[in-house]
Amino acid sequence: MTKTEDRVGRVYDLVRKMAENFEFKPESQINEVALAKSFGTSRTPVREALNRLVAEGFLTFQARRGFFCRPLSPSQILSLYEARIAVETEAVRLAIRKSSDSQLEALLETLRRVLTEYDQCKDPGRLLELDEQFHVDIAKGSKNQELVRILENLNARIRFVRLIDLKHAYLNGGADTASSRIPSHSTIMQYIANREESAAVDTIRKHIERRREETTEAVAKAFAEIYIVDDDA
Amino acid sequence: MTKTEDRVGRVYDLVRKMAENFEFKPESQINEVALAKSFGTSRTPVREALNRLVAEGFLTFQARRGFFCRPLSPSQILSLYEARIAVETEAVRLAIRKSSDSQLEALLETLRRVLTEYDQCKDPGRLLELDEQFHVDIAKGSKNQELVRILENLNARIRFVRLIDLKHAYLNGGADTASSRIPSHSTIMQYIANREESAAVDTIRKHIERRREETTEAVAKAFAEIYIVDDDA
DNA sequence: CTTGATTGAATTGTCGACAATTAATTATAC
DNA sequence: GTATAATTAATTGTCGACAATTCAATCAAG
Repeated sequence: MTKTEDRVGRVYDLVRKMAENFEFKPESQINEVALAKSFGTSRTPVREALNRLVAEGFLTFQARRGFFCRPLSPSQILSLYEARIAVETEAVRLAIRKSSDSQLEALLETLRRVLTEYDQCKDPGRLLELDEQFHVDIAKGSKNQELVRILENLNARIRFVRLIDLKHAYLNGGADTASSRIPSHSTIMQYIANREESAAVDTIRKHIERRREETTEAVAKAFAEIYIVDDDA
Repeated sequence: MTKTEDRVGRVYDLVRKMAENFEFKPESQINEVALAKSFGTSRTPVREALNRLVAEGFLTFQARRGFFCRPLSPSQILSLYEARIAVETEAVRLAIRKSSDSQLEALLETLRRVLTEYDQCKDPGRLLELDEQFHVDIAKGSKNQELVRILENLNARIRFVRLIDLKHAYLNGGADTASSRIPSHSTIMQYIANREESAAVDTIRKHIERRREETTEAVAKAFAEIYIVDDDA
């Protein structure tokens, strides 16, 4: 009966996705028994998964009170964007510095492929995935697993807000499509190809900063989305 | 009997300290029952703590195999140093940019106090604490909790190697004391005071890079320390 | 002597139970 | 009617137990 399979892993994936998408409302308490029941497991694997997610910044924990969803605030999201800048600027620098010519060409080829699909993509969800992949691929070029790890965590925690933002942009302006919104992807690639470190760094910085500036508005939209069904507020 | 107190917290602190100090040998498996017994608890709180530590990068986990101590390798430590550079250079930039004059002065006063004790400190352990505090205080100046959080995690994971390194430096060269080893602390402060962003960034980068260069040797020393008692290798 | 199978011991994964605590509800006083 | 106290319900924290699996040791065959 107890099949000693990896329930924690399954539960972790599910809860993480829920936390990413704010299916738990910001600051709200998470009910362990309800979660466990919904997964058809006991509380033990659920709690283990929740502990991991606390350490990853998706949830918070108060002793004897329980687990809570992370808050959603512009300043919090802003911090994540700033951290992305920290990680990605250094990552691109290292990628340029550490890569051989052939490695750099391989990286650029990977980026080109991502960008090809990106440019003709209309689905906001897929668009976001591709954008993340572009940036993570560059980070992998740094040959620094730690930077990649941090970046992936930051991405997951920003994801929800970015997706809402992208959906709105997609609905409002048809002209405001992928390639027009982010012309700097190819610019970044150009600088990488020429090994122009500081230019690449600056471009990435500005690239992310541009997104950061929409944050406050995007967070407001995100709140609207989260509380869309409730009308008794 | 079950006093519903925060055992996980206690256990977490203890296990984390053990993991920091490589009291578990690199790559070795961690025995849950033995740990639990040594703490006088059941396995439940132990496993919850272990899960947190996996997410924080102190341990690894393989399904149906268990928890393992993180590996100790020069390249791993190097990655952590590089990540520190990423975080700290951006942090100091933000600190300068975001702080009012009075906030900047308050930060400098804090740094001065840390440096005062630092300069006359002879204990390697305390010395390391103070150095970390210096850097974390600057990071706090960025008003970005995320950067601080990341930095503190990186620090904890580098700590063991740095401490070994410091102890050796302390034993070998008396002339090679604190202030002579790191003249750039005050330089960094000077640039912060003058709001010279790029100069401050460069100095911090070089400051950390210098440490990074000792890494390979320091890791070798760390290994020697870890396996010092065992003679059956 | 090495290789491979078989058995036995040690370890992990999950569960259900229960005490302790916190939160919610009702009752009571003013 | 509001505020405070007492009671009840819901939730968390930890435990011991047990099945499933992995690991170690023993033994057999080549």
